[in-house]
Amino acid sequence: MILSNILINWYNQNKRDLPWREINDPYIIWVSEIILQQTRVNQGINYYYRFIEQYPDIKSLANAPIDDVLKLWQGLGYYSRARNMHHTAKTIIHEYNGKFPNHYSEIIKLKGIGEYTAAAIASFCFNESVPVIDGNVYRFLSRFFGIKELTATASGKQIFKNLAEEIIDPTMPGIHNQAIMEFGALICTPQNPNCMQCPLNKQCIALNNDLVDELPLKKKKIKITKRYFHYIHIIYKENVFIEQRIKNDIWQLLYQMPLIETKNKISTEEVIKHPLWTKLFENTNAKIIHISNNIKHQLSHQQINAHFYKVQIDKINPFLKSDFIMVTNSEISKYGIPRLIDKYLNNPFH
DNA sequence: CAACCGTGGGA
DNA sequence: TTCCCAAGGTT
Repeated sequence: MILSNILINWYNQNKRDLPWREINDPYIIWVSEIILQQTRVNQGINYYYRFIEQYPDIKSLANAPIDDVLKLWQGLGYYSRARNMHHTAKTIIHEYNGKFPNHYSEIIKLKGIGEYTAAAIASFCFNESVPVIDGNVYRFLSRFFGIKELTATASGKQIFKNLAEEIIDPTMPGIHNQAIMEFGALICTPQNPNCMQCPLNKQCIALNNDLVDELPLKKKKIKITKRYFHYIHIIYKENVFIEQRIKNDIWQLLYQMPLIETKNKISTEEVIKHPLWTKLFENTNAKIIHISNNIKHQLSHQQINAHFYKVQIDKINPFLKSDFIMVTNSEISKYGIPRLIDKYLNNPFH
């Protein structure tokens, strides 16, 4: 039997029952694909339900304030996905007459949609014969065909793309693409792949040459930089003070409490001598109520070491008033905040 | 094109 | 604890 038929047969018998299956509305597929980028199904599925409920179509998303979209995305990570979706929803309304483009060559022009997502939408929704090549496909192809090439380099990518184009079934590209990805997710997994149950184990080059654990070839891990955050949790009656992160940095457009960041670890005394601390608390009769332990927050490429300084004040000064947003303790739940701060606010023990 | 951009779960 | 990494895209 042809490779694609084996994968599709396996898929028809073993696929997970997921809410975006059997749907060919490009908006729905788009939302699900963006949510699932670098994200496991279990982690993203509730975000998917909430997103579709709050924004059931392109127009509702395009008309929403970006702050609301980011609030919905809070905790899911990679927030550029939400910013780009919002941007692209507006693009589709204004430049595509509200209609999702229906060819790969047009879909890929949209912000936040790269080769993988464009191929997924084009093949799932419009049955265009373009191969999806995601982490699952790289893994399966490299093992099954014994490809010892890096997936990150241009030459390596081309090799995998050629293979993916060779094995796709042009009469049913959508099913083929979903089948090969599901196969990688359930059988040809990164660790401890289920080779015993694999319908292709006789022909798998990696398995027959004891290379399953070596493939796919992966590049060296990136260096993790350490950052030291000192958040100032200012209590004024029933209010706290927040600001939006506008710099080109992590958590862009999310909200946070006033922050003193240092390159190296510093003591409480040094924090209190910091110019920002002085400006924040001038003429406020400030009292430090509590200083949290160090809270480590691991990102993909950074390690945040955070302390939270809870400070009560009796008066507001002009700097606080002009540079920060005063919100009540209940209003803060309307703002999208990083997981780190969310955990702090919801954990009385820190 | 290498670096950047989150989070949580499992080994 | 530490490491890996999951349906990637942008710059």
